Amino acid sequence: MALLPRNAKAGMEGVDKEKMQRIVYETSKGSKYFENEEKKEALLRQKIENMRAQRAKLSAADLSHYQTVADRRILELEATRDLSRIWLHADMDAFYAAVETLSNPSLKGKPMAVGGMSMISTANYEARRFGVRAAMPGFIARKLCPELIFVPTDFKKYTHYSELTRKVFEKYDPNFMAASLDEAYLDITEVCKERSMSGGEIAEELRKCVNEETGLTCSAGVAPNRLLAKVCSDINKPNGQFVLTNDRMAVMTFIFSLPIRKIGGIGKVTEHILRDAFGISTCEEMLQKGGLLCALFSHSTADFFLSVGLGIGRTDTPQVSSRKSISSERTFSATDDETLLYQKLADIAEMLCTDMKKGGLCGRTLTLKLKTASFEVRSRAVTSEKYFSSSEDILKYASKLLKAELPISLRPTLVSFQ
DNA sequence: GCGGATCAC
DNA sequence: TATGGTGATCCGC
Ligand SMILES: Nc1ccn([C@H]2C[C@H](O)[C@@H](COP(=O)(O)OP(=O)(O)OP(=O)(O)O)O2)c(=O)n1
Ligand SMILES: [Mg+2]
Repeated sequence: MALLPRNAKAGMEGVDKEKMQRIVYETSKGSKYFENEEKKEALLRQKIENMRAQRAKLSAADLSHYQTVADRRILELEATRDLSRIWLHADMDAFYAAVETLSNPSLKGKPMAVGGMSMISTANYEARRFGVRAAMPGFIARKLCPELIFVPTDFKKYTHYSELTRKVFEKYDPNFMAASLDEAYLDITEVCKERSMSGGEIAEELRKCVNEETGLTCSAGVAPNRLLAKVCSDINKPNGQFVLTNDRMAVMTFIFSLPIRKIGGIGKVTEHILRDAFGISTCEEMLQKGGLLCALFSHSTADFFLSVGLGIGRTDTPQVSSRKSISSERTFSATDDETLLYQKLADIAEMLCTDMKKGGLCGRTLTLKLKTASFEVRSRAVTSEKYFSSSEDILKYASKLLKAELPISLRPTLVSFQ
């Protein structure tokens, strides 16, 4: 029993990954979307070339100087290491898909995705075996998995179940930080102490409780800080957990072999840059090449990279801050009909205004976001003296911005606010 | 303050 | 036929 693969991401034996890749490629190739992606990739390669050139320009004296800077910074960061707190990151498994399966149990065991032919939000683990992923267009997913079942998104349902999970989280940390509908960070230091339980024991109990209250499963990571807890929750997904003890050696051993892409905040582009311009693929290499990072990146970025190499992350509980912007955007099929464009703009302005009313919000910087027929994204902003919120005012400013861009063939528009 | 990019979910 | 929506942050002007 215990020998069955628990991790569907790892449990991919007997799956032809190359064939999957080929299907995705063949289906995308030649599309406007794909052409834009290729253009972005070319730009990225150029950016990497520039960084390599800058790197090559560093003199021996520069290198030794920045090595000193990095060494000093590493010591300073090390001095801030806090191993006194226990953080838990909880992450629901295939969240939207799991909720949909609860309301329709006949979906159980069948490959299923939430979304439509244009885009899917997530897929259950059965579908993931076929290579179906979040943020993949449905028509490609169907080529990977012809029997894939599509279920439309229903945010109300997900919000409801999210609230149920949060009632459980609250019991373990009244100040827990919700990271999204399906993720939360909990400082379980106090509850561990009060109940004389280990982080792992609390995680087992919390996951059981979430399951009893919702019928859903989740995974958990327990670690001395949030950055590490997040990495840990992914390790034994789905329906599993992983504990990293509050011990410096344990942290260093864990982080050193870790691919940098596993770290929150390091995405596809950063991974590519660090690998191709600096030969950095693991967190240990972040430290080893600290001098280069200090020479070529800003203070704050270099600091972030170095703390990743040390496995240092936030352990405080920040104040819940109010939102900084609100936005509404829609994608529609490309058109150069100006009347139609203004009509769409008016609709979006109306939606934005409705949302702002709900929150009693006003803004003074309005940003119009445009996506051209070739998937290029542009934004144009204005800031007014006064704060405003009426759909008329929003439309007035947005129309002015749109007018300056005409004539243009647009897929979509957005309006956002600060 | 603006515009482009990146990232997460 | 068809490649999302929302919010945040950073960099280099
Ligand atoms: N690009 C994305 C990624 C995710 N989501 C939504 C659907 C997911 O169900 C939910 C949670 O995201 P996760 O990354 O946690 O993914 P899942 O919970 O679906 O799967 P798992 O956490 O088991 O990997 O957010 C989305 O709309 N668009
Ligand atoms: Mg999840």
